[in-house]
Amino acid sequence: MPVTAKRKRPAAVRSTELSSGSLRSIADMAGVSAMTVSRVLNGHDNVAAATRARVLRAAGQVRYRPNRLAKAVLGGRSGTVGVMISPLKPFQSRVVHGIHDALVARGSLPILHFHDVGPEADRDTAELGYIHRLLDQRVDGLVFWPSDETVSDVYLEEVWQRNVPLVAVDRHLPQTRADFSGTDDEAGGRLAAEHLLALGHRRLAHVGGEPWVSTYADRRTAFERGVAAGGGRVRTVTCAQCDCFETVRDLLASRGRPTAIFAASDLMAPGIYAAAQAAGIEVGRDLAVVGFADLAEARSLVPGLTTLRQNPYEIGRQAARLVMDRIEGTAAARRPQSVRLQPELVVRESSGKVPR
Amino acid sequence: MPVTAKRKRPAAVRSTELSSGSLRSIADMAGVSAMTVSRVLNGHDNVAAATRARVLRAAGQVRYRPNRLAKAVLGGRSGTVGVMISPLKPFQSRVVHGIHDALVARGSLPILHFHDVGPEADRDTAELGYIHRLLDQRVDGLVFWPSDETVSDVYLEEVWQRNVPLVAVDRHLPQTRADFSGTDDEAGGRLAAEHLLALGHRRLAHVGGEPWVSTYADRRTAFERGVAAGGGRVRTVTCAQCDCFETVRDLLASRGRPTAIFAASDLMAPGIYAAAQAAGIEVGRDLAVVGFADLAEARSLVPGLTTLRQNPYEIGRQAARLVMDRIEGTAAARRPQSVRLQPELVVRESSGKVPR
DNA sequence: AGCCGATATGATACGCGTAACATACATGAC
DNA sequence: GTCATGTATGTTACGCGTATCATATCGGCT
Repeated sequence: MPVTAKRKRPAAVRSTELSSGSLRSIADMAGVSAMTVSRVLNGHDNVAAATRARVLRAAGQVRYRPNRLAKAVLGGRSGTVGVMISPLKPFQSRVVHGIHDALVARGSLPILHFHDVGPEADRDTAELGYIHRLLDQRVDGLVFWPSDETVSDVYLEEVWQRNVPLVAVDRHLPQTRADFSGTDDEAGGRLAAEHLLALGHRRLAHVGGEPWVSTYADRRTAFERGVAAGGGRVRTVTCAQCDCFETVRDLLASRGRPTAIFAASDLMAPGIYAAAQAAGIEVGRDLAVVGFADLAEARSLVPGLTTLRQNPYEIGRQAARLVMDRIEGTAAARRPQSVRLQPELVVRESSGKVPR
Repeated sequence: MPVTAKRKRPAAVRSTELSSGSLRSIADMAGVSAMTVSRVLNGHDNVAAATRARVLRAAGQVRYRPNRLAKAVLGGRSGTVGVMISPLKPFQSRVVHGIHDALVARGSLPILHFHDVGPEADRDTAELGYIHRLLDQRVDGLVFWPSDETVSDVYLEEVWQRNVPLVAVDRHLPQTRADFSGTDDEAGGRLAAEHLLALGHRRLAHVGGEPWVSTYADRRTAFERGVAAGGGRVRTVTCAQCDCFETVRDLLASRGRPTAIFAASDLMAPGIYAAAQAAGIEVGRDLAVVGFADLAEARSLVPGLTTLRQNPYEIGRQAARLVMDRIEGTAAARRPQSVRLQPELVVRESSGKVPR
């Protein structure tokens, strides 16, 4: 029966000596079993010193590297976290940077997936597909920046089913089990209101973003409330991010026009500046403008834009912390956690006293 | 012997019915073997239509999703590509965007790893560690933006040993087996020379970056050659990216000062503008300035900066294409491939005729 | 000498999906 | 009927690292 003798050949034939750097090859080299090698490399203490030394020497010689995939198949962690986010504008980039650093610090790596690859048409289906793709990769967790269209969490069902922890970044997911990391948008709206009221403004306006995006909704609500509480009045208009020239032009042409505008995003500031200029109104003197985010894209505006500074890097870091806490099972509570980072009011020249 | 009957129990106990969504569970459901399920789901044609239907129904019911890790352990592809790059400035972000899109289009996903996480001290060791980390994840390939310190490719040894294809982005790796995707920097240097010569300049200067970075070296060499060929003269100084104010101030204070400066990067332009202003020299009239990259960071300079526009998205896309060609074995040649994208001269107000 | 317990190591099975081979059954040619 | 061919399916083994249990060896105690 020479059959049995053939058992180990194939592997040995394929790679004569370095033999793919598996545990088994080290075991053969050191004259021990694979199990013992595993024990040594994982620092278990029930191995004789002499054996340990032999194994370590062998492992060094073949430059052994563990196979995280194999570990993960056994039910362990894959060492990856899926990050779904929109293509990287500077703000998102810093968030990703924060996510990355916090993940790496805890032994994990981000698998990146943007959520607008294809045409708009089948956005939802596509996004579901991307989540599937990440789950197929057996990511240990997900960090998810909800896109504008992500209203419900029906297509996160599979995520819950598999018990893959998920953290929403920057925007809330409605009625969800997900953790959250982002700016305290309500505090931001409140700060904007207080700032403008303190400058003496009473006729205010808010240029809001898409109302179904939680960030914009929160900023708006808190701002309106804050102004009302301080005895002012707000007129709110909404428009798509960068495209508010006409809306603001109309606003500024109306009777009893506002003396101050709080915009849901810095990205609207250029449009507001342009509309003001077109109407012969000088920003900072005749009209106060406050933005949100302190984006690099708006740094070069003249006059300098008063805004609420966010900390995207920290948002990312906290998101990764939350997801890793869940993955490692060290999460404080079972209930969804929220990290809300305080925005900082940065006063520049765009917000002056009420004109008199 | 009731022992045999116990074989399948443990799995069944843990997850009563949905049973982890493995191939086996579908097999049980459809009353076939796991192999048959595998065949159906991979579209092999040697399965009876009725069986196929049964299997597909069962797979749909448990919402089956394949396990890419298991596939990869068997020696298949893991479906991931490691991307090592420095933290995302706008330029790098667009590169990553391109990489991502091209990878996704071909069924792979990027695992992101930045290369400056820790302190400078043990940069090399750290970077080697990061490569290990990506290899542990069994990435099918690597896309690598060489950092400033990455001079030799000794620590890519393990990459070659494992036959993991590697593409260098933006910068060349010296004496390497890697593919390359980036801008044709020599063409850029040449274009800058031709442009300035055509404007009548003969006393030129080059503000170069670190000479060991291939991009900077290539731009410099080609520029110097181009100027010499056109009968001009170049004085070259080098300095760290954003920090060239003093160097340029000295340059502009020297006898026979240049009438035109070609900078290795747009990021130097602010320093050059400032130095010119400090010396009472007006950029665009008394001094022509040409940058490189057409970075967003330099878009707001006044006067507008003449520069060589790069296409970071396409650089990324091509890098991913190269690595996927290798992974799929469809690479045209065994020898290293290079993609050199042509930069485009964008003329703005910073480069005027030679002053007379 | 006999036995307990600790220590060190090996053997086996697992989980996953799949390649390679084995088997079952049907069909056709003669 | 018999054999060759084909089609549909099952079995086994693989690759990896590890959990679990089994075994071997040794020291100490009575």
